[in-house]
Amino acid sequence: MGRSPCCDEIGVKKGPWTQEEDEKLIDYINKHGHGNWGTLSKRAGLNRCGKSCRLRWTNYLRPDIKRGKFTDEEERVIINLHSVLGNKWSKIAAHLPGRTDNEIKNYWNTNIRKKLLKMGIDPETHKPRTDYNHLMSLSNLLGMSNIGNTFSNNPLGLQPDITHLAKMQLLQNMLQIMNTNNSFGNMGNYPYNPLGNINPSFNPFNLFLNGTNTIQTNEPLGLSGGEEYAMNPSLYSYGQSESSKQDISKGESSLQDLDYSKMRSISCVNQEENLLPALVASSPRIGIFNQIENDRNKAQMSIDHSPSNAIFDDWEKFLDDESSGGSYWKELLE
DNA sequence: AACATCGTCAACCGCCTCCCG
DNA sequence: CCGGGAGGCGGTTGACGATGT
Repeated sequence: MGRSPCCDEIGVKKGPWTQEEDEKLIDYINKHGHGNWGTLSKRAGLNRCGKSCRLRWTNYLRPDIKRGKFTDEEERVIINLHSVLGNKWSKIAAHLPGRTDNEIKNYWNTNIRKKLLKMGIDPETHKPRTDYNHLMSLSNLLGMSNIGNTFSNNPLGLQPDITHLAKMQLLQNMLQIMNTNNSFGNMGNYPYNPLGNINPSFNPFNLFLNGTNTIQTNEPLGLSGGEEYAMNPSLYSYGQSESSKQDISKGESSLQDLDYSKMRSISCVNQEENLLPALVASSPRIGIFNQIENDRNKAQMSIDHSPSNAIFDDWEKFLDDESSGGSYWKELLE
């Protein structure tokens, strides 16, 4: 039994299209429209199955196809729509004029997916990857072992390596942030708001937290929900009015409970409110911590030029540094 | 220069949904 | 209501160029 393939006719051509075939297809559709793809193939003098013709037309030959690299804006829209819709490539493509579902799917799989993985985000769920969860145990480890004393009690009487100490300080700060930044909804865990604008309180370390994501839904939403929110700039601004916030909350969107106004400076506040004992003097900041802080500032300064890449690259750069040979964190985690 | 590996993307496969008789 | 055909969609493959060794 089984279902017979649609293109099992003997002699039906498969594989890459030739220029001649393309011209025949374009010529026929320009004159007659596509109508029934099955009959089109024969009428246009193409020895191809209808599906193949349709695919070739919709994914490549259509005159309104936009070719070339995806822009930062397009990339942000894809990520945000994907967080709402999942792998509904055709729905996502509907919001990106000139882009095909196939192209978006390919771009996701070859670019965005890897970027998110690199950031420790599961690209399927937009939640933190579970294999990072063990990082949380470090919090306890730090508290129990009092690493600062370990250094000062060095039996060899050596001065603790200053870079090492700085890294430990960084780790401690990470953990502080992780322990305190989960009170404002998880958009603080995400580099972009649904519009694709930089979320000012995005902190990658939040990604190690509880893993919930208010954007994530089990069911794909209609345009009245996350999609509308994601696509309509008038519904979003960091300094939005109370009335506009109300408008948003009236919708049935899973995004309705987000209050971005709370997110703006919470990282800084929490870091100051809930400090663990410092492992090294907090001022002046030194070593890698200072470098990362500087990098982050640079990234912030460059937001005007390339908002998405600034944040992505900043975080990626950090992870790259640490994942290349002799990773400090890798050693620590192992 | 030769070979291996990686990245990209067009195209195919097969399942699902919709529509029509 | 049911069955079959066509179109739509998402997952996957494989060719090919780029890059690394």
